[in-house]
Amino acid sequence: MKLLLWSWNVNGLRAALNKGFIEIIQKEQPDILGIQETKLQEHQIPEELNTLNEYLIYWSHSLRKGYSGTGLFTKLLPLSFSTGFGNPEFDNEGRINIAEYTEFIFFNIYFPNGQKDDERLNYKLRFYDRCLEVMEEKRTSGKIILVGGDFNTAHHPIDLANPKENEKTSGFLPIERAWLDKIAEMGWIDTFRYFDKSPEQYTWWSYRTKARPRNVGWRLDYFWVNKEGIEHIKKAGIRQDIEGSDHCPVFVELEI
DNA sequence: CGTAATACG
Repeated sequence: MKLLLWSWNVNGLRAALNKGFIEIIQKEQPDILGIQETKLQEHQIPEELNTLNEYLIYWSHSLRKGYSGTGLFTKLLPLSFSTGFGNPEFDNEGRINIAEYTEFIFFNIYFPNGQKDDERLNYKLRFYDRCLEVMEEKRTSGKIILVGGDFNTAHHPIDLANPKENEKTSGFLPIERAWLDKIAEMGWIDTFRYFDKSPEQYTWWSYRTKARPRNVGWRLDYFWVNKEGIEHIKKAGIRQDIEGSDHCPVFVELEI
């Protein structure tokens, strides 16, 4: 069975719905879709989503209004669904969906942005470390572990348009990049780079500078998989043709 | 500049 998994930071689901979200999902038909930055509270879940009646939908909302939030749309019934790492400080911002299936476990994560101040950068780094612990715990199950989402860090100079200028910007700091180095060393694989070594493959473009038409972007959105699972990944890619957010969707095809 | 509520990305 071949499954199509998507990750997409929608930058406000209600805004994305006004930009064709439903039509895109109906056309592309991912089997499992993780979204980030829903910016919803429980009572704000849009009714139009009922038209996507082939999906079960799970949510994790932030305690803070209009902020963060993640959602999982799935055609397959998961064995379990969780919204946290087991730590209130990481679980209260609606950043975590973990869905376990028979053959694999899917993490849909909206990693923190570290640009506001040092406290948030520190939070991002601690969130990274705790996430890796949970990834490694789940790895002991022997299942394929897929970690998708907005990681908020470009790994290598090839992963952003202006690496030199951004060496001191959160999102491309050495200490943030070092965590991606670490997971790679521990046997986790960036599925997109595994298949595609080409430059200019970005997933986010700033609205402020109208960066997208000029492709001045960053690759912040990923699917990582444990090396034991890579043989099941038949394809990985980026859908730069799809609009509706300042991020574009990324995907993998999983054969199980 | 954009989203959703006055801050954050």
